[in-house]
Amino acid sequence: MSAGQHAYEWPRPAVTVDCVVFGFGAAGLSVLLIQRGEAPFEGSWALPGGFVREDEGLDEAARRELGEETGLTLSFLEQLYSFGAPQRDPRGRVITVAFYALVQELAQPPLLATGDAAEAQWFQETELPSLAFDHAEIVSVARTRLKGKVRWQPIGFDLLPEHFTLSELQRLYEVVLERELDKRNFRRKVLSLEILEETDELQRGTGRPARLYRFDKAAYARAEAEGFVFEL
Amino acid sequence: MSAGQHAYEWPRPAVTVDCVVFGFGAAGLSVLLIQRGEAPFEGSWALPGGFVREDEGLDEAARRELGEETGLTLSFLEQLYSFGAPQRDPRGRVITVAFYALVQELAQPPLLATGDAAEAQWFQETELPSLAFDHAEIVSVARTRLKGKVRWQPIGFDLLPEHFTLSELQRLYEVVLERELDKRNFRRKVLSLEILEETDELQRGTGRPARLYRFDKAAYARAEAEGFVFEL
DNA sequence: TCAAAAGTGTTTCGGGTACACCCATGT
DNA sequence: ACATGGGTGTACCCGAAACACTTTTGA
Repeated sequence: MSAGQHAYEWPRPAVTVDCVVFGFGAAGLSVLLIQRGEAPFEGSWALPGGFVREDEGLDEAARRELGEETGLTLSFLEQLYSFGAPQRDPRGRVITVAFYALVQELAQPPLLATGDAAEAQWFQETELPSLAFDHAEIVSVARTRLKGKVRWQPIGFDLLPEHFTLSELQRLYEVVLERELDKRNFRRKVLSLEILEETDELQRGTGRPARLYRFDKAAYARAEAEGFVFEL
Repeated sequence: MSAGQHAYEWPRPAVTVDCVVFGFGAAGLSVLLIQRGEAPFEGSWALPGGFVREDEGLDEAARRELGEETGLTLSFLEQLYSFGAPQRDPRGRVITVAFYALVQELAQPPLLATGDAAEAQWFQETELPSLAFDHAEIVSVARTRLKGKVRWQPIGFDLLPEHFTLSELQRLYEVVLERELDKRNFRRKVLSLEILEETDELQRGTGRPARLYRFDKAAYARAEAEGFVFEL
């Protein structure tokens, strides 16, 4: 059962939420970190997060803390795993429910709010500093989950701007999956899913302009309801 | 971060672990439930579980509670998801970290130990009673996870006895995946993985005797290390 | 000899993969 | 004109799926 009769006689660990926020840009995949303003690990980089309040659900707490510390708008948030090794926090028993989240524009400069966060900053996944607590492990679990999930659910679009080129989408998948993909096969496969809508806009840069596409959420929802599985 | 400087000023929810234990037998897939001996939900069926102690990890707590309440030997245990809706427990804020587990022999009669459990009993998944708290939802999440995971990891063997026939294995997959499988294709596929060892034993019953096989854990570990993916 | 479950091959089809050249633009 | 990235079609191969009869035992 969930609780005995004398619930209040039991030792009560503190419960926090921590969040691994991924962003994607020219430099590849990035993770948002905040610099701790207080002991322990003062000055160290850590995941944004904080205590769960008495009257809020876990997802709710994750969103609130993230909003307070960074002001970011999330396009995806999912519970990841709970970490509760007895000594993971030097101050005492702290169990954390970890989440991972995706943002569409890594551009938006993160704001600061609570006293806990001295600064917030994006780090490329290949250049992460050493992290407080067991946060390095949490990031690693999140990265693995993202890699596993991106092939079965259309969450890759939550890392791209509203309009994107097929080349951008392909590069995203190459970075997340850590392998190269064939251009022609990738495009054929993606378009055959019929969940992208072609816009009439072009993106200009060096070389031939590229067509911009949009993820058609409604078409995806319809297809999914009919038993369609994403898979890429 | 995981905790602020004034950790002990924060409200502290109680933290429990709850466990969905699956067994497989002639009647199909079953779940182990215990009957609550105390309020709230006294007399109701619920998942085995209990409070996390100050000095133990989450997995450890799940194993301990399960051992205390049922005496079962688990062949597989994995963290499932954490449930923390503010009102999920009428006594106050209780966050539970749910696990799911598999046992090889559904035969072993579960023992009882703690005062919380008045009785323990296997229920077929198709005939579950209504459950205390949000445990019905937890079971549902566990069932979905099992269905999803059994195709990519060789956890099906954790639901079968040490030695089993290919027909038993097939029926297990049919039950878990909720669809029929072709006998010849299934056998070919399973044997082609080269992770089963043929024993020299036969299982007699009505009809032609069936060859018994064993899951070759070492062969699987070797293959996995070389990048082999299970998939069935 | 009958009932019941075990065991066994071949063909077809679709999707995955490999692969090279032309196109549209900016400089 | 050249450099840069965008865009396109075909052939092959392998694994998935469909499908029916023989074998071995107990009753």
